[in-house]
Amino acid sequence: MQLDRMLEFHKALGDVNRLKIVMLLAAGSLSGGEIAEKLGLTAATVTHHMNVLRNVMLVKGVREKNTIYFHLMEKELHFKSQSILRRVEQVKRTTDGERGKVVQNFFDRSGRLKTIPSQRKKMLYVFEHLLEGLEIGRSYTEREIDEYIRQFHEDHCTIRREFVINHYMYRENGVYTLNPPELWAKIE
Amino acid sequence: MQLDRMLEFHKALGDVNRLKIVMLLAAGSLSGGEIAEKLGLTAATVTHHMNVLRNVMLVKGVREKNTIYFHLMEKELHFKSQSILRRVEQVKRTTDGERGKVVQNFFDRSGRLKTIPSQRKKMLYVFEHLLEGLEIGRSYTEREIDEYIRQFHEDHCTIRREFVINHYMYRENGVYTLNPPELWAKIE
DNA sequence: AGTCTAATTAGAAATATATCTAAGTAGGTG
DNA sequence: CACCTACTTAGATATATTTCTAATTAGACT
Repeated sequence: MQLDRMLEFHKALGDVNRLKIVMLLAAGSLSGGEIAEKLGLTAATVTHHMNVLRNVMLVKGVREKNTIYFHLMEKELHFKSQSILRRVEQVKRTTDGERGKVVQNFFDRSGRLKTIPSQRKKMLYVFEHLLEGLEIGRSYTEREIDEYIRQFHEDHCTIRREFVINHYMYRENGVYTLNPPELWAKIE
Repeated sequence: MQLDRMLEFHKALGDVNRLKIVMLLAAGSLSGGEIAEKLGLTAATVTHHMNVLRNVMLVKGVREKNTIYFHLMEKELHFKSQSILRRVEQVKRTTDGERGKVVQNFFDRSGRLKTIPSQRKKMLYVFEHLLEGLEIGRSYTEREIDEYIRQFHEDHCTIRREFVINHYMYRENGVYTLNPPELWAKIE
């Protein structure tokens, strides 16, 4: 997740009433009017907050007759609340000394991969660097993966195959999913 | 974690520069001056942001000669970023139908426990309700636990013992620690 | 179409936050 | 002690955000 999505997420939860709304919705869906009543706010204010929460995909409104029921999107909450941890881990990975050097050696100034390292450890460092532009847990078509890889190197076939071999992603009827770092090949 | 600590946490991360600071510190400790330089802010502004981050215990400053190096407190970040998830789970637990009824039946309007249920399932519901005022992962002395329980019921000995028996907490030379929900006794 | 309900939009007022400059402080060093 | 560096505090200003009222819209029902 890029920095400004993360920012919007934390801003969205950085308001008492929105935090309360999330908790209310965790107990079950509610209409705008009900939320307004429980929090002692006007409908307009609730609309404002729901817009903020909707923008970061934490809630979804479903119309039923005249009234709109808001649901908490738990999966999204789960994903986004951990984003900062994933990001911190990623920063740590890319800044520990040896790795940084390898990445510098194998990528040129425009960010393209010069050659695929033959030494396993270096190769994995390079792969993990490549992976950083993809989203963990998301699914991609083979086309998307190949296009993505080709930004960095011509030989997308080899690299895509190595991604799977080393458990960076897994493939199921033509769909590729980026695994969480726990499953990745261990370096060393 | 209570609502307003959670609020302060998300507010702290709800600012671009503070988010950037967290990422910079993930790559290694930096002094105030270095942070100011990297972000193009004045020292005063950095002090302001560091105060906010310190208040929610996300960073710690260590003085070395004349300069203060700031460190990211990763454990705290880890704990706090998941708080909202834990809270949502807790809300869900206390509002699923049967549990709610049991809690209503066994607690009076002022919130005290009328009797300890003899039926195991109901008893566990009641215990989990009691536990909600304590912090998961924190350590408490026996005195603290007893005082806490006595808010709800005279027989703190029985209840404290049952807390341990059912893996809600664990005891080690007189110190009690609240376990995470995964370890709790399974209901049903 | 007319009317009702529930939600939204626009815009104003109040509040909170980020940022700066300037002055101050704490600790280290000659 | 005088001076330097690095950080902090105080106070001003600019910017963002929350909240409201009043007007508007979208859809359901007669």
